[in-house]
Amino acid sequence: MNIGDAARATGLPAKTIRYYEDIGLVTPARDDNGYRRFNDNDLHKLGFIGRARSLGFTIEDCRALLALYQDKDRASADVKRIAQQHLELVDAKITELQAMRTTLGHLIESCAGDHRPDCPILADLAVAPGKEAS
Amino acid sequence: MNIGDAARATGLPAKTIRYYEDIGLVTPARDDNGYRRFNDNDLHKLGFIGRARSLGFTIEDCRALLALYQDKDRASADVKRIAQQHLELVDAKITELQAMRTTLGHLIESCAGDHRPDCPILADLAVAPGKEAS
DNA sequence: CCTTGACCTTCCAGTTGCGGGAATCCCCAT
DNA sequence: ATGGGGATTCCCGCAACTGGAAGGTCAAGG
Repeated sequence: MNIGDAARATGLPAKTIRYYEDIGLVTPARDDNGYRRFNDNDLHKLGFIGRARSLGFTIEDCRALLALYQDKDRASADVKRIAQQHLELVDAKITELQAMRTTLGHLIESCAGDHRPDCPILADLAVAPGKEAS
Repeated sequence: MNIGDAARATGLPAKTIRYYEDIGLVTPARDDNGYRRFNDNDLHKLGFIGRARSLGFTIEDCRALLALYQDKDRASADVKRIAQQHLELVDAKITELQAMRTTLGHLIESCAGDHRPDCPILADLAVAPGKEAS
């Protein structure tokens, strides 16, 4: 199975798969012509990585998770810890974005959005002493 | 006022201020010795940028907002449009992160997190046909 | 006068996770 | 032979900085 087929099978772009090989996440065999040859195990790993990435795990998290996945003597606590740390990061990000969202929402509401130059959004950015929600 | 003072006054790292000059967001004067000299207007701009950045606006958004801020004939609608587009991006990001959060939360809940190797998190990443929440 | 230390300068490299594109090679069909 | 659709490597670019090296400047203290 060549890289194009692997890409179609996993839903990952071929470029991404090459990158994953570069950084040592997968190690497909090579045909005599130099083409990468992907077996079921490679595909499985790529799928694993793709799903972990879609949950927002970093590449290094993926590397650790894959190692644990392949370690039959792992402790599930090790996996859980990685996931929990990641969850905390996600939560922090959500909180930060929601704060932005709130402020942005207030500013947008307060702006007429017409042809006149008066704009509370700019006024707030110009000074912003913390009184955006009156 | 040298860059260190400007950094303390605005809360931005000196490196960041130099970067903003590099990309043309601010253009402080120079002393004879080559040191940057920041006046009130420069500080004002830096504060403006800092606040816009803290609301998640991109550098290019900041550039546009700054230009509108300095254009006395602007229409507030132009500002509002930028803010609204940004708000939509923020909302999309929040939605995406919340989806991750939900899945992660289910996975973590279902994992014992002890010394044994059985781990639903890894099992899900290994196959994940869309049945993470039973 | 010299040194020390805190500034400041420029430039270069690295971060994250790829994507774009060039130049070249390979394979199969006509 | 030639065309088209693969595949390969390599290098640059993105966003928005951050870190570090190598060196210039300045004021204070001995």
